[in-house]
Amino acid sequence: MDEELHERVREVVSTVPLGKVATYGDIAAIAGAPTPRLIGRILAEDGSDLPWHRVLRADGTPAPHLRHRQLELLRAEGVLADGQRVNLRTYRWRP
DNA sequence: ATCCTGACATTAT
DNA sequence: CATAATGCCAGGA
Repeated sequence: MDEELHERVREVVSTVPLGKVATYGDIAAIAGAPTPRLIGRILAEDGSDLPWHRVLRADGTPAPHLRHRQLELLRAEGVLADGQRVNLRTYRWRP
């Protein structure tokens, strides 16, 4: 496996500022991941101490099994979700 | 090695 | 708006 990438991804995710969000695609592009799928995999394995809730899918909706919790965490940071979707035009993080 | 699965993205129906 | 089809990569059975 690729520890280098693993670590870069964690760093990028920890860089996302409070109150803002990023997409898996963004993280993948910045960290240099070959595909966004790996981001989710990495966070699932090791994201407990990272702001993983600030990472959403390209359309602003979180993965089904996390939907409730994630939107709750985001709401606590001031990121308001329109139903199950977050308005990326407003909250998307741009480095 | 093959097949299936998944915290994905894009494009086309 | 909702599905489906592809492309993508790593792990597990």
